[in-house]
Amino acid sequence: MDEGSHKNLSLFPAGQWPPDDLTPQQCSPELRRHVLTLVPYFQALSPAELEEVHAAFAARHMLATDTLVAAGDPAETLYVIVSGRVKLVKGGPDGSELMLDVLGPGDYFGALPLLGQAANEQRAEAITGGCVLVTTTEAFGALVTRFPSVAVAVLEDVSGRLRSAHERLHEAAAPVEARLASTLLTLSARFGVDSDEGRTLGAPLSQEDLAALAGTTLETVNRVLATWRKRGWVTTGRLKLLINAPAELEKLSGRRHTDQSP
Amino acid sequence: MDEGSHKNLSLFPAGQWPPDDLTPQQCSPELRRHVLTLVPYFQALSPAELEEVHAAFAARHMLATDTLVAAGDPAETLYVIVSGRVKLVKGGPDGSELMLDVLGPGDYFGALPLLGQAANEQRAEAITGGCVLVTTTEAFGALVTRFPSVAVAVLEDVSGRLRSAHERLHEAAAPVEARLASTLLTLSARFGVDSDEGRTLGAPLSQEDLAALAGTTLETVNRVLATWRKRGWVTTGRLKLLINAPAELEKLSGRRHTDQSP
DNA sequence: CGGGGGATTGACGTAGCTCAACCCGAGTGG
DNA sequence: CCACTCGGGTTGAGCTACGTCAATCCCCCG
Repeated sequence: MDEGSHKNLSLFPAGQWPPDDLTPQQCSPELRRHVLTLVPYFQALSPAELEEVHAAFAARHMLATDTLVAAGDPAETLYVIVSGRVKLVKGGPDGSELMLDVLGPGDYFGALPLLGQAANEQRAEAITGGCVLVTTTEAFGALVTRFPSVAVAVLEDVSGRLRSAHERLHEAAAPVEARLASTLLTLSARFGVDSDEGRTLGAPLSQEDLAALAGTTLETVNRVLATWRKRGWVTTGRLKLLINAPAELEKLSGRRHTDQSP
Repeated sequence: MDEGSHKNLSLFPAGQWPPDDLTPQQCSPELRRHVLTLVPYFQALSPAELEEVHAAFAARHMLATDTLVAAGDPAETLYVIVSGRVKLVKGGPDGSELMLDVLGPGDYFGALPLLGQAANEQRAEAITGGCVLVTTTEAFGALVTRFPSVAVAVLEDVSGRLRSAHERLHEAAAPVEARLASTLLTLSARFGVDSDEGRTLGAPLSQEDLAALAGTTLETVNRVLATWRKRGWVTTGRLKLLINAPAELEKLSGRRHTDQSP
């Protein structure tokens, strides 16, 4: 699963983030700087250095469903999200699509310049409108060699993603219910906001999206959600989902579903 | 799957490597140096610098089934394999075990010092006897900051592993036959040697091991192997397996098993 | 020669994928 | 303002790939 994927990035305790549903065009210089401050890559830099970093980035707006990076694109750019949600999708030759991750403000994606990969093999698509910062491989490469702390931060990040991938790999063997529970919990932990009725996922995902994330089919997702709904654990709506009983999902995500006592 | 996992590490085209079945104790200083030369991390260093690196490592012998790193061990050491095979296993709380990788000469494992993880969450166990080089987190950290090229190499490596993990993640949805085929092909590509009867896997793995690698059960592995054996695609034996028809497995690994013509 | 890890096979049950309707609410264009 | 449409959600029925349980056999090693 995704847990801890970029735990270091989840410096955005949901609520405390500016109007997330801000108009796509909202991307003031101040906000841009603020976001860069919070990106772990640049955490250790001085204000002056940060300014240098800031200069290397250009802002770009996006609308929901925009494809920011197409599979196979040359790996020339690095994106940092200022606002909005982006999904990373990996498509197989057989047409099957697996969603690797959902990203939010402060997360970055695109070819990591140092990673030596010539082309992106994942697709990045906007889930909501928003704003991203863009820079080129060369510019970012320059930053990295200039500031060693950045290199270390990048490494830590990638290794974190690796661990989370291993985690998910292991979890792939678990029953669907467990995987879906994990998926929901992870999403809500990273992006969700608490309301009086429950905790949201913090991203407008369809059940099909959830299926792609959990590695199953939308029908199965629906059925599972249906039973959970009946039990009052979740509330579902169009592109919306509320978690009412996190504890129950937690139980499911970890150990096999036993229903009755042992 | 594993493909390309450490493609950069597969600088050991199977045969050209010294007696792989050398006595565990074989770990001459020359061999140790040679191995370090080939480890991508240190590829860009001058002979003098390499000597420095060499000094930082200590040699250690291992026997089959030795546990080199136990899950939960503090992440204090980095290992580089000189000879022999090592498996990386990730165990779940529920007892299930997933094999993440099989490693050979030139591969390294253990806590990557820079990765900021406090403890190893994977177990490393020797599959065969052999020899490894060991160093501490601090010593390796020093090397890294001293030689930037090492940092970059580490990053490239980790990112390669990440990509391969994503690949496997995606493949997890494929039918068992495909996964097993991939597993065998990957192993044989990395370690296998060609004989007149076929290509070996290059590591003495039980069908249970293969199951852990492919994410299935040993019974299923056996059944699949049985049908392949009947078709003459593979030859199986105790802790041994020969691939006779790589092309057929290749087909299976990619696209759905159709049996009859379309 | 006995013991045990590994390999093999059969029987059986089921989670979850596939195919196939059908419903509903939100845009949208006339 | 209404009809149309389409993405998203919901449900049912059937089928099968695989996991599980359970024997049995075989070879290697002490």
